[in-house]
Amino acid sequence: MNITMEDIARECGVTKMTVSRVLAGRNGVKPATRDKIMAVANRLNYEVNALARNFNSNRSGFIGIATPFDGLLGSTYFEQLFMGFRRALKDTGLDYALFDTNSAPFNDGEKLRRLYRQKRVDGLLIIALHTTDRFLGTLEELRTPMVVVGEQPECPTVCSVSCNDEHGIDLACRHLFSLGHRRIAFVEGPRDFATADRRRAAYVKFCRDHQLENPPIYTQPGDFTVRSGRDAGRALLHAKPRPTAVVAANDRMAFGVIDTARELNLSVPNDISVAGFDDLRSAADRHPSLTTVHQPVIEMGELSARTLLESINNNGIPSGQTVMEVSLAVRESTAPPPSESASI
Amino acid sequence: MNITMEDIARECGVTKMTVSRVLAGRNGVKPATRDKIMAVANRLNYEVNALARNFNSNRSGFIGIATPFDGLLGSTYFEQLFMGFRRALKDTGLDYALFDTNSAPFNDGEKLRRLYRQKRVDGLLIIALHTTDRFLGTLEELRTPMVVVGEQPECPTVCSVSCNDEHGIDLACRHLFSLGHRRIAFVEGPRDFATADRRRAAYVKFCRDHQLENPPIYTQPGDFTVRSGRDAGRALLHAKPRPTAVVAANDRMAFGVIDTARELNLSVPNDISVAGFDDLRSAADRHPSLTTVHQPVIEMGELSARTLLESINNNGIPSGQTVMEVSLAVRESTAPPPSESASI
DNA sequence: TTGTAGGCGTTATCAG
DNA sequence: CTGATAACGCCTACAA
Repeated sequence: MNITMEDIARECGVTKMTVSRVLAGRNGVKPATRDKIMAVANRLNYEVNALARNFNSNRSGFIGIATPFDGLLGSTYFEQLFMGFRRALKDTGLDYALFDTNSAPFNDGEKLRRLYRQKRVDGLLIIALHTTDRFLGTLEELRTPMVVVGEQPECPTVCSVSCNDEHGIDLACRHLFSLGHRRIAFVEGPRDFATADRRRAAYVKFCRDHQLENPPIYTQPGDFTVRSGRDAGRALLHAKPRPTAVVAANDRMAFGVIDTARELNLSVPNDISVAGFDDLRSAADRHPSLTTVHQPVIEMGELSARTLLESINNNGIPSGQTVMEVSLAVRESTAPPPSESASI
Repeated sequence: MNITMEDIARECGVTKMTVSRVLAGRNGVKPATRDKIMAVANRLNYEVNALARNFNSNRSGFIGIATPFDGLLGSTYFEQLFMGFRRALKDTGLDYALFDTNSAPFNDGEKLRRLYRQKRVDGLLIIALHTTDRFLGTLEELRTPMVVVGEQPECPTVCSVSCNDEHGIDLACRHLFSLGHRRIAFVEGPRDFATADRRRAAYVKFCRDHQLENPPIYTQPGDFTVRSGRDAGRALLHAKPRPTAVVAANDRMAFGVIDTARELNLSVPNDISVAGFDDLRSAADRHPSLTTVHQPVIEMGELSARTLLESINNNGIPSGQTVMEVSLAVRESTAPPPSESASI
């Protein structure tokens, strides 16, 4: 039913070995033989059997991408990481296999270990943002070609590419401080994201270093959604004294804060400045455009995939933890505080 | 280096055949033998070689998901479709392989044909929204287990699951009409999306059926981005007479129109009503929340994956074109037109 | 209950 | 330049 090299060989009066040589693009075959084989292969509509080829080469030809499906799959962050992966992996013939780190078998590290040991994938890119992902603790023992993206595992032997969250928040706070803001509030990310933890810690540190004695209400909980940003915004804009600036741990929550300000007829940035983190596409598109911390997400994706690829090609295990630098995109949503606020 | 069944067999003093039986979970093996084999397998940390198993079973264990990476990956639409896929495919042991329909080999249909013929995937879910995707024309000839999602190919033998765009726009227009609106404008989607074409056609038909003689400026081009919605909004809100309602071919453009209204200090919905299409998560979260057409995206995903799965299990080719119904989520962004407008 | 034989489609090795 | 042979790891079919 399926055309094999054997079929072509019979038709051409050679052995399948010669056919293999031709179809694998090696030289050392007489041009006439090669042409004949190619012609027959085309005529019979031959396609290699990837299963047989993989079995033989002991490679699956798939790069596994492990990520929490709920929440990340539809995010700009994921799309951009993937863009980076593609840059690194195009022309390699490798395809992408997707795995959900939220599914049960992942949390005890089983699935991850098996994916590679069963030869289901040739390497793994792990998009891990939760500190609570138990499987991160199990990565160390697996001698598996893999790179953790977006998070820096505690074990230094696990290869990772992440970005400097602390510095990003620091940049945003400094920017507001230098504009004259002293009452700077913060909207936190969810408790179980390491990234969110670091952003909050950086805000706390900034306040301490600059002797900003903010009331506790200036730190509002959030969960990275627009809705939680709106809730936080409502609390902050009714606080006395009202903060003159808000830093949100991500852009979506910053959007929520801006929405709330609008509802209360407060102008952003004239009455209150708002800064975010992530630099989503919509951050530049909105009105007012959002001052926000830009992560080099595409570059992170590219670097991690390239690192993985090299280690696969060398039959080795990647190593090294890279922390990429972030930058501040200053836009319309931040300005000096309203003058009367200085007197409050 | 890698533990095989042979290793376990030697250790247990049986043949690899018996080991195979045990590890494949079949019965007909003496409990004592089974226990011993299991014990040794665990001790040696055995994992099946998926490549060998796949080669033997002639199945890759992957479901291919073909989609344009740029634009769809990272969209709520994609995330929700995937949620549906998972519902249908969980507990099947099948994994997901991702392929970019925007990459060169796709456009002549080559890649798609090969993916299956090379046994790289066991079936294909094709997320196709562009009419210009040339490969859609080639689907017919491939006797391949695949389902097209989100689009209805012209060839009726190609299995597909899509939704009723026309009815959605009709619902939105009727809703506005029944509120008293007569000057209803429209923001189009990109020219090469079949979905966008159908939505525009439905608007045109509605206007004709209800004798709404709108000036050409009431139909504004767009490309499904917030930015294009803003541009369209600017044109519409300066039009004389100004429309009292705007239907956008998707939510993101509706958001853009609302942004523009805000800039011009027009109230939504008091001065102008706005409706969208897609029911993104943020449609319900924003202020004002957006009246929009809800597509059952998760259900579309689930149905398409279930259909594919069945045909794979039966070694058959799926067939049938399903068009799912949409509904209108009425929210805050639509209201009766301002009273003075009736007199203009 | 267990073993033997053979095949799946490709590629590596070595001989001619 | 081409062929013969074997190997990859698992599974099916049949035999004992």
